[in-house]
Amino acid sequence: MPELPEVETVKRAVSLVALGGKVGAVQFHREDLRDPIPIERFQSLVSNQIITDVTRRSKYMILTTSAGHAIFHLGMSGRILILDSDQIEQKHTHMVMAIERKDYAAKFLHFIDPRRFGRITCCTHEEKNSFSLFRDLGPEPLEHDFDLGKHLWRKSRKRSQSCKAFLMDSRNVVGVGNIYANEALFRAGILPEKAAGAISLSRYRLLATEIVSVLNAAIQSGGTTLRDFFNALGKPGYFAINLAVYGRNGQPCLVCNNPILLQRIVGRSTFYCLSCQH
DNA sequence: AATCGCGCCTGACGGC
DNA sequence: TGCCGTCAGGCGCGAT
Repeated sequence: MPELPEVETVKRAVSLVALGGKVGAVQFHREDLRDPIPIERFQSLVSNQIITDVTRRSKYMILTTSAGHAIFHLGMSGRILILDSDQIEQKHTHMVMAIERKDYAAKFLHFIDPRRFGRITCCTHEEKNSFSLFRDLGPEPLEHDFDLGKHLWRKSRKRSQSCKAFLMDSRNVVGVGNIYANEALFRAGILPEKAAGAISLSRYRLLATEIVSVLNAAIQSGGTTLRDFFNALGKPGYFAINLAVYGRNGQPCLVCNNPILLQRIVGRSTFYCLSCQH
């Protein structure tokens, strides 16, 4: 499910009900997802605390309390639903967090993840800056206070790997997963297999612009719907209809009508147009 | 140091 | 109908 736009969409929905609320009971129905869940620590840093902030870093959603941070990652198949009941209605619900508010009845944040590639963890305020999950992350593409194109260009010098692999490496820039890497490279007219180190500054500037615009467009339309994405209130997003290349192999390029091609690059399906991308 | 392949899981889908 | 192979939006580890 989730790339940055989907996590951002979930974060905004969670923020509406969680910000200023108080965490009540947190029930875990598994002790591990991708990694063991530090349940006792989670209970002490998060349960019975007021939620002072709901943020996103890379593809992690973070609930902040005065004691620390609850950290969620949705992996490939994770979802967060905000429901009126703590009753489990999904086969793979691994955690239910009560959120109590003064102004209306409690809501329940359900964490669901069939493949269990996601994570639930936590850390204190002191730990956050050096926390292993965050330590090596690159910049946020949607923060406007730096030159993303120049950053990518500088980081990619002497790199032989494909520009698509480079783009999807969160140490270089966060939040660009397989769908939006394909889309951004198409919009920028760059061949995904081209070596990252062989691309000019001006083309990286264009690529940066397209990354930002495709991510913003996706957020705008509430996240991509593929098989199973629903935002936190259970409404489907509608962005998938706007994808220009992802999943369109064999179909005509929307710009030039030549067929969209499919190739594997570093193990991921890569869709591109040979006449539009160089 | 940089790069790549693989494995972690379940579920959906298509071919036979 | 069911069985089997393949594929899936992410990421971290180990081998080279």
